[in-house]
Amino acid sequence: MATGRTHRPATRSRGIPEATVARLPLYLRALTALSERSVPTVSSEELAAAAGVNSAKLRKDFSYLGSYGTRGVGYDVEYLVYQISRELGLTQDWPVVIVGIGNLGAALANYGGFASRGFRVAALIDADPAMAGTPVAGIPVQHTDELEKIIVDNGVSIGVISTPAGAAQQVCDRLVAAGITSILNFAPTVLSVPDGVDVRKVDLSIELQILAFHEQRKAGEEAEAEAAAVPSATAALGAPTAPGRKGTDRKGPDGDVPAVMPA
Amino acid sequence: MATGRTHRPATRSRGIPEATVARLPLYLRALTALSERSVPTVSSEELAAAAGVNSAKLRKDFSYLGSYGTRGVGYDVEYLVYQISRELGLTQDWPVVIVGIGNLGAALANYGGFASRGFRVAALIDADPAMAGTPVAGIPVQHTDELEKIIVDNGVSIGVISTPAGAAQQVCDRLVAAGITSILNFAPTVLSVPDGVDVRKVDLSIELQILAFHEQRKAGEEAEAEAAAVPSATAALGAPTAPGRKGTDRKGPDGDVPAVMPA
DNA sequence: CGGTGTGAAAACCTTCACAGCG
DNA sequence: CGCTGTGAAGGTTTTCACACCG
Repeated sequence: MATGRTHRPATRSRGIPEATVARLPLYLRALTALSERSVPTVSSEELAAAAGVNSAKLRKDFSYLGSYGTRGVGYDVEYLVYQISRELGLTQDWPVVIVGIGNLGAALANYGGFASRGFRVAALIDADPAMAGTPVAGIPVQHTDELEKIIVDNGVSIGVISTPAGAAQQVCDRLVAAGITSILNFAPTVLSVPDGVDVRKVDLSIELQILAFHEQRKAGEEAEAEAAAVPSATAALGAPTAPGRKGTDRKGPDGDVPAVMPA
Repeated sequence: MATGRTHRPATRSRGIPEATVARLPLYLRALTALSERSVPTVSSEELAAAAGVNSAKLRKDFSYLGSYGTRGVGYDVEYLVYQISRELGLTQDWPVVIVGIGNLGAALANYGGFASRGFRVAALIDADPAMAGTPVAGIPVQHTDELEKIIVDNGVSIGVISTPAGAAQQVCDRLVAAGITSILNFAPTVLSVPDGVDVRKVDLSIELQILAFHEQRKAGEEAEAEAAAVPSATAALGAPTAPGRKGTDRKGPDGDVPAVMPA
């Protein structure tokens, strides 16, 4: 199995900062909406509002692409749509395979925004032989055995993994071996891939945990020191699995003593 | 409708940097796996590898939580699991509602990692009256009319939006009005929410577009100047919708002339 | 000795504020 | 005059490298 680099090492591709690249799709979406309403030009202020960023950031982002605006006026919507599309590589068509056609895979296959912008679902692949042939979103599911052939035959370079966590690395290895160089991973695992392969991760439970962190903070904002009150008293509650705490000086910020363990 | 702040203003909650918070769930997952294999301690090097980051970063991250390691040895797995869980607020139970039970909503409802870590699906809500009562993942779907009541009755503070884009803002407004203060948005729209409400976004098509950008870059790495070859020649291909290009000096990096437009 | 914890340096990203152009 | 484009300042994140401790 492939055991190479793990994280993308801040690719920092030709001049355009990664943070900017990550926002271009946002701008593009906002611009597309304007385009559909036949709005001819837009100011950085307006566009920034539509994309949910501030205008200074937007202008700086665009400055990496070139000087595409007109002072005193703003940006030509159609022209910008084209420039950003080109920069993102959306002027060509990207065949994509989705591996793992459970609930999530089916959702992805049905996702409209998929086809609309340069991406085309070339194949759906699942390990369950019973699914083979069943159409999902109008595309018949194929068996994992065909994986390599499908990728080579269709010249696919982008793969989406929506399998259970346990299968993800194995699928990933096969995708990479077959020539895939970009992977979008929905399985809750860290994938390890060789150099030159990009992995992006979408992870529901991580997002929720980040929200929980902020949520907790909001709740405890005014009710500050409370858990840190009487250590021995709270300790009586248990600490089910909390283990070898040496009796040393932990300088953890507050409530050092376990109360409830989740899993 | 709620028309307040748009983006979260870098909440920067009590000392712990946002970037660190975003990685804690990763560490937690790796630690949980170690815990299940009854590994008692782990070094920053090992844990970092399992989480897909480098060890310096991991140590710095942990240093914000406190001094929970032992020099020359490493970190006590169980103890760290507890500390991180507590920091993330996972020692309490978070009821969550999912609004929009299409393919994606169903996938989310069925997602196992959901329940395992402090999160509990309190209700599934959909606008389609025909779905009301149908169980998904063992939970009966309720109609949107009940939204406010469900949230208040269950003390829900986290909402997941998996509706079509068109419905998202409206649903968001109702969630917020009913008391929700954290939202995970799967709809491809920028949500506008009042101050104090956190929004996180998961967007398939944005992720794909970022991958496409890097993919394109890889492809064009050696075949550099080529599109920038003969401007007038390539222009003959078309430029379907590319609009009012004044004949001014655009200083775009390369290939300034449209060839194919996607949408 | 081995590995954590952390100042200091470097890289990166955002925001400011204003020159300059249409 | 209005708005872009951008140096410069400010902030955050990552990386380095090593003191220090078990």
